[in-house]
Amino acid sequence: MARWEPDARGRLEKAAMDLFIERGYEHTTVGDIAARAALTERTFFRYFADKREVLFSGSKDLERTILDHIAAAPPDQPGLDVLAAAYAAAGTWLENMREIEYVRARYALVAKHAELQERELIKLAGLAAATLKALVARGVPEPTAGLAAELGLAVFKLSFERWATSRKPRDFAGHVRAALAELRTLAAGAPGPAPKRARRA
Amino acid sequence: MARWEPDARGRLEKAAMDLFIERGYEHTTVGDIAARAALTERTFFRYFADKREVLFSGSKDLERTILDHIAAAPPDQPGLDVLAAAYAAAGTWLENMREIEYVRARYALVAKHAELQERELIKLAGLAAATLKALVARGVPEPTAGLAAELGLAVFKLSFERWATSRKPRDFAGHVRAALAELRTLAAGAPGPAPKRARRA
DNA sequence: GTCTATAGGGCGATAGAC
DNA sequence: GTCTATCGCCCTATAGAC
Repeated sequence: MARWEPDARGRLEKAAMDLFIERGYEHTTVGDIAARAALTERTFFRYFADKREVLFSGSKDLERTILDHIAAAPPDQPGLDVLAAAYAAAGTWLENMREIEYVRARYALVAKHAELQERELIKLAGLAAATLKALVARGVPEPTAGLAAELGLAVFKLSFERWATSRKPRDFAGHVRAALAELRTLAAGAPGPAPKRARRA
Repeated sequence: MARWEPDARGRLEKAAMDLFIERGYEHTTVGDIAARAALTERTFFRYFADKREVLFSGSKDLERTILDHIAAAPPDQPGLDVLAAAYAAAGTWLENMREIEYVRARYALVAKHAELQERELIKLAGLAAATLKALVARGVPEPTAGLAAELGLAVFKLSFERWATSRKPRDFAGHVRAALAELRTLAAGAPGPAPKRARRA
């Protein structure tokens, strides 16, 4: 018999989500979380740098999925298409998660708390930075790669938002394709205001 | 003679920057800042919601500048061009600041501390949200406006970074134009890897 | 203005597993 | 013995409540 129950990290994550849903993020203390996981506050901070971080362990896997797909893409595929394919794969990963309801609940939580949005945004910025490096590794020249990574981020954010807020989250890849198509239209010198045409070129 | 020295807010901001530079962000307490400004800790929190916020009062003005220019743009100008012009105006505002060195020091500070980057990112996200609304007010249809705002954000971020890290920050507008041109090239089905051509279409 | 809860860090003690 | 995960108790600064 083990001295400790296994998977302290997982228990902390589950306890945290449950409590955040039950009483709200700001009315849950780290001590509460630790207690429900039958651990101490100090142990919580051995696993997570701060209270927010307990909600973001999934972002590592998501990033890995995306980066692996970028690295494995056909060498002559255009940059934005590589990213779109990688995001589609990430979408499959999301849709295959055991508890899709967890994803929705987490999305709602983050949407409601500015401090959690901040954390989400810096994770996404980290993803963009890693994407930049992956593109450079493929031979995309530096200045272009930086912009491509940012454009990819815009497509991903928009796709994720539309996917997560639709009544039944599905077809992430479809959202990615649509966003990319819109991007191309816009960049091609799209109309300013109404369905009116832009003048000259 | 006034009962209090004037411009408590400005004094707090100056004291904060000075101390952050002198001893670093994390080795400066809110109490330190307040003391140097000859105020109390409590007063600091009346002006700033938290310690980070003392570095971000400029972002309000920047946002105003950009939004005003979007609203004043010619009604038939394409969306991305409207944004580029607005960013160029914001660049002028930046370059006209009395202490350009302040901008650089602040940039370095934010770059070094993740918690400050988080705040910066959420301010930029707020700018994107406001940009979206401004575009909708011009008659740009909803789904397009959301993407346009995100693309604009990518252009702005990249331009600001290049501008702030160049040896002498100048010609913000030039960086904006360059970034937008790269965006159009990329979106037009730019090459994936090397200077090789993309195949078909 | 004062008072207090909570976040979060430092360091050492403990008690298995090996 | 070493290594590692957990706990205990100390502390300070933030930030919000009263």
